[in-house]
Order: sequence, then C-alpha cells, then structure tokens
Amino acid sequence: MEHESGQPPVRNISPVKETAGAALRRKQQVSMADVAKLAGVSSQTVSRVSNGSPDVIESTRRQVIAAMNELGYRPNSAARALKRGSFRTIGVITFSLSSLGNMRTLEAIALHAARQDFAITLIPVTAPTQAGIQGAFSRMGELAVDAVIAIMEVHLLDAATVTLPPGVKVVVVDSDAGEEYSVVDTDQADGARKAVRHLLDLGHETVWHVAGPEESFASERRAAAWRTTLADAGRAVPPVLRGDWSADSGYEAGLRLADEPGCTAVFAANDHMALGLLRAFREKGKAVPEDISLVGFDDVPEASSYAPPLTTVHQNFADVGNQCVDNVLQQIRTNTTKPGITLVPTQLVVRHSTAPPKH
Amino acid sequence: MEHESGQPPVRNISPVKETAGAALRRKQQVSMADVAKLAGVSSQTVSRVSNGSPDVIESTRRQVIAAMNELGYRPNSAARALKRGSFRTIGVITFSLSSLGNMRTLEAIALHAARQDFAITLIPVTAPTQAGIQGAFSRMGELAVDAVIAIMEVHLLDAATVTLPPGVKVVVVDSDAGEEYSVVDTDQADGARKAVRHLLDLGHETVWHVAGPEESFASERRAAAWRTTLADAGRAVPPVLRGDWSADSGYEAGLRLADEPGCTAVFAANDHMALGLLRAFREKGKAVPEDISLVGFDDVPEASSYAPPLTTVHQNFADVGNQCVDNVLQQIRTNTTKPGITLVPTQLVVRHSTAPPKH
DNA sequence: TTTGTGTATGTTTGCGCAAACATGATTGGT
DNA sequence: ACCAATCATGTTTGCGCAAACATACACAAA
Repeated sequence: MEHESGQPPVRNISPVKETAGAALRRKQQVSMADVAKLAGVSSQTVSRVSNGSPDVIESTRRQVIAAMNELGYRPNSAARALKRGSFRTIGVITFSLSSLGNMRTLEAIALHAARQDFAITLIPVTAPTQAGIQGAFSRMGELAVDAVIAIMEVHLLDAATVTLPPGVKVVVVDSDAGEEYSVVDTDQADGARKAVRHLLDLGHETVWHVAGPEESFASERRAAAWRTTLADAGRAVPPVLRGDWSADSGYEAGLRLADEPGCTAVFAANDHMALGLLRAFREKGKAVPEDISLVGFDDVPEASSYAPPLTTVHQNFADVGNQCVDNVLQQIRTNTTKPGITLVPTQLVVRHSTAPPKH
Repeated sequence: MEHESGQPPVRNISPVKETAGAALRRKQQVSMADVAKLAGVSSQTVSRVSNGSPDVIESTRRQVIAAMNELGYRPNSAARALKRGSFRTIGVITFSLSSLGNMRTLEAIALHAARQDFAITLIPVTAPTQAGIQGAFSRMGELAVDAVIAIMEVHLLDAATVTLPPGVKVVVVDSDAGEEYSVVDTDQADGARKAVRHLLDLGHETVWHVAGPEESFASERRAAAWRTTLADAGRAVPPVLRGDWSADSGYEAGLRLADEPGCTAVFAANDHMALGLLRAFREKGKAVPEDISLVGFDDVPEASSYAPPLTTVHQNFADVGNQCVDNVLQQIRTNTTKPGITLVPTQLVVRHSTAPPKH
C-alpha cells in the first residue's frame, strides 16, 4: 500500500482507532439493539435469529441477517454466558506442555472441542505442587468453564483438596484417580506388555528396562507391566534403570547397560530415552540390533529415522484427546459424573532395532 | 428419572435438561449478594473487597473475606467481563500444534500470560485456508478475547480479509505482515547466516541446503539467508532441495545429496530433516562429519543424542512467546496498535556433525 | 459550636442477552 | 360470521457485577 508523503502513517494503521479507543471498554460495539434498530425489529427477534429459533418468518430473518452483516454484529459471549450460565468452554489444566504426548493430546482436545463448538481455555501449572494445581483449579472456577480436563503425569491430583464449583466436570489424563474421576489414558500396561513379549518372542532370555521418573504414572505402569510380563514368562527381572524421559538420561542409562554382560534386550519407557540409549550403545561399540535389541515407547515421528529405525509402541494421542472431550461433553450434557478409566489401545511398530539374540 | 402420573407430560420431555440446565446456570451459585448478606454488608462492598479496593476498612474486609471463604465464593467472570468489557483473556490461533516450535511458543505464551493473570483461549485452525483462518478469527470475535496471537507459518494471513472486532489487538508469529501487524519471530535470517558461515569458516567450498516447504515463511527466510550468505562470500549457490520438515523428507533429500559428488556441507532447515539426512548418509556410507558436515536448525532437545550429535541453530521459543505476550499486553494497556517486527536472536550450537572438509 | 473535608459504606443503574410473558395478527372450524 | 387456536413478534425482566452517584458519619479547623 503506497502512501504519498503527508499522510500520517498512523492513519495507515487503523483509521478505526478513534472508534476503537472508545471501544476498549465495550469492544463489542455492535449490540443486538443496534441490529434490531437497523432491521426494524425488536432485539428479541434478533436474539431469536441469532440462536436459530424456528419461530422467525423467513423474510424477517433475512432482514435481520442483512442488518447483522452490515453492522458486523457478533454476539457478546460474556452476556450470553452470564445469561445462560455456560461458556461453552472446556478448561485444560496441564503441567509442562513440552512433553510430546501432552502436546499431541492437547491438540486433539482443541480440535475435537472446536468441532463441537467448544473453546479451550488453557491454564498451565508452573510447579507440580499441590498449591500450583489448587491454584489452577481455582482459576478455572473463576473462569466459569463448563468442564475441566487435567493433563498431568503426576500424583498430585488429590481429591480431598481439589474443590471445583459444583457442576463442573473433570476428566483426568494419566492418573489412578479412576475411582473418583473420569480417567482417560493410553493403555500403558498393554503397550509395555507388547514390547516385552516382542523381545521375548524373538528369543531373548530377559529384557532390561529403562524407566521414566517415579512420579509419572505412565512410567510406573509401564515398569509394572514389564515386570509382570517377565515374571509371567518365568524370566529373571533385572534391576530397573531410571531416566527422566530425556535423551540425555537415556544416554547415561545406555552407558551402564552397555557394560552389562548379559544384556541383549532393552525396553525403554519412551523413544527419546531410546535415542539416548542408541547413542550410548554406538559409542560403546554395541551394535543394535545385532548385540542389543531395543524397543521404545511413543512412536515419535522421527523414530523411523533413528539409527537404526526404532521398534516402538505407538501411542494414539489423538484418540486420547478425543475421548477426553467426548467424555466431558457427555458429562455436561447429562449432568452426571462418570468415574472410571477409559483405556486407549497401543500398537507395536516393528522396525529395525530388534532382532533375535546372536549366540 | 421416574414420574408419578399427574405430572404434565411436558415435564417429562426434559427432566434431565432441566436439571442440567439449572446446574449449569447456577454453577456459580454463590453470588456477591449471598456473601454480602452473610457478611452483613452491601454487595458493593463485597465487590470492593473482591477487587482489592483500598477504601474498605480492615475489619469489614475481614468479615467479607470470611464470608467469601465460608460460602466458597468465586467471582463470576462472565458478569465481570460483561461489565468491564474485558475477559483478561488472550486468544491464540494456531495451525498445527504438532510442530515443536509452535508448541514451545504456545507453552511460553500460556505461562507468561498466566503470570500477568491472563488466560489463554486456544483456537486451532484445522485447514490452512483463508476460510479456516477467517473462521478462527471470527470465533475469537465472539469469544470476546482482548487480543489475539496468531501462530502460523503460512502466508494466509491476508489483512484484507481478516476483520477483528475493533479494539482487539493482534500479534503474529512468523509472517511478513509487519507493516500492518505486530510480528514477533525468531531471527531466521541471522540464524541461517550463522549456520552457513560456520560451514564456510570450516573451509567448505559451498553449502547445500535442504529447505522446508515453500508455504513457510520461516523456511523461505532461512533459504534466502543461506543464498545471500553464499553469494556474499562469492560462492556457488547449489540448487535447493526441499522437504516438508519431517525426518522422512530429510531422508529422501539425503539420499540424493549423498550421490552429489561435490557436496561436503549441508544446512538443513530443521533438526528433524537433519536427522533424516543423517540416516540417509549413514546408509549411503557417507560419514558425518568426515565426508559431509551437517548443520540443523531448532536445537531440539534430542539433537545432542543424534549420531553424531548435531551442530544446529538454537531457537529461543520461550523468548518468542514471552515477547508475544508482552507486546500484546502493551497494546491492550495503551490501546494502540504497534506494527513492526520483533526479532529474537538465535545461537549456533556446535556439536559433532561439522568439521573441516577432507579435500 | 458550626462548617468543611474526607472516608467508609450503601443505592441505583445498566452492561448484552434470552427466558418468560404479553400482544397482535392470521388462520380454520363451525 | 364468530371464536379459538396458532403463530410471529414485542415487552419486561434479571443474570452478577462494578461504575457512578448518594449518604452517613468522623474528625479537624474555624
């Protein structure tokens, strides 16, 4: 857009600014009344059109819609919410978005909620403390969300201390609070079982495990399933190594594992740690899968490009998110709570990091 | 729900609806009036306490707070927003959360906004079309957010077609709309320049480039900077290979590059593609960095565990997010728009994927 | 004492919307 | 032709909060 000199550049930016100035307070400057006046009807009729009431004759409806378009009318959701008591909003409380799984889940939640015309309000919990979570829930209460989905890996959701406004529904991802809340989660145990069985079926005598942090339910469930799968097969259960999900922690575990003489198969609790293990094995001169087989968990998009491409357990984060939304929406609709756990299945994806043991 | 006879049938049609409706409506059951009654003051005084007005005597304040606690009072943000015209909410429009950078940026935005007591409303754009973005902005208008941050890599933000309610401020991440909007972005050009200069300084004759998709501004900026850096140094500019950010696309590019005789140095537009390149080179028997040096972009946490650990350009997503929030909040406070581009610097992180050429 | 000044609190009002109720117009049946 | 039933539309009201204004009371200065 060219400008001759003499035009104050600010005009360029927003000639609307004066109006906008006054509009800061009531940014929604066009109200139903304005539309009503222009259309020559009552504001209630505008409301009816706005809500798709069938009791409006076609000609009137068209007039109103024309007036709406002309004025650029947008219903004010604050007023709407005040009147109806519902924001059509789901609050999502999450601790650390940086984990891939949480992000994916969040994305699915946002997408699925949008499909049902619900918005997402995001409240991050800075510190995984009771106080932090408490505060988040408290904020949610103020925000008058209709429901809350908590995405947390930590044990911190203590029912006794969480007080939501009555009528607000909760779904929790990854927790063992199934007795009191709706819980949706990946079927961690089955995924871990598949990973271990795969290695056992390949002929490995036993399987070592690099677990995630103890505070994580996901980690604990995977570790427990690994243990019982080995036990059920009558195999020895080696000591657990523990990482913090990061590739670096996997690397450290790998350094130790590489020196473990009998170790021919490892199940890492996630792909990133598996990547670290791969690096450690490489540096220690252990070939994967020839010397050591390795299975990860998550199936990150890059797993197929690892060296070698990683056999791993695929998690369906999109499904988890969708289930959360469906669950919470159903609770809203029926005004019931629905404790219980919904498990989303996993798939074992076999690539090139696993093979039968050499000897 | 059972009904004895005698109930008019209309009650029957939606017994659930009534309860659900009622519950939603009174979800925020405790109002200022209730607190006021219990505390023996007027509701206005409750409002004053609630907003921290200094004009309330200490004893009164304590009474009111006691009453609030007893009743579990939470201010109703719908009413508050209706009255004040502000939700203390920032809308974030994002296309595809699955990219690491977007996620990180979003996380920083959410965290930083929370610090200033703003909530985040998330609207995902399903399809990167004008209509999709239009719809998202339109929804934002209805949601009466105070400002919007658009996180998009695509050229789709066409000023002409985006109409926000006046008074709503916009900040855009990764776009060239700096003339009309506030734009905050990583300093892509400088980052790319650093990557190329690093390789040139190592003694490489020229640097090949695996770019991201054409629709991405980030990709185009990195490619342009790569080109001019080479040109400025008087080097030949090899043809660009193009991927789609994924490791798989990097792999394909790597397969071709490995057969390119004079290719001793490659700059990949992101780390995931670099990972794919690494795999391709490995399969083709090209050693990194002995035969080919490789630099990525992003510095994903796993980059240090790649084989070999990847030299890459670190992006400061947290800073980008923080700048976005600061920017938008300032616009809200001063009620001005503030076109212009804010660039967040990058850092070159040298690991083991680069070395002087063998010649 | 009176008057003034400030300070703590109460009262009124309206934000924009939609439920509830009221009205007026149009039908159809007899 | 009349009344009733239906339908389209208008009017009133209040959601919960906080700005604006009103009041009442305390204390200082005259």
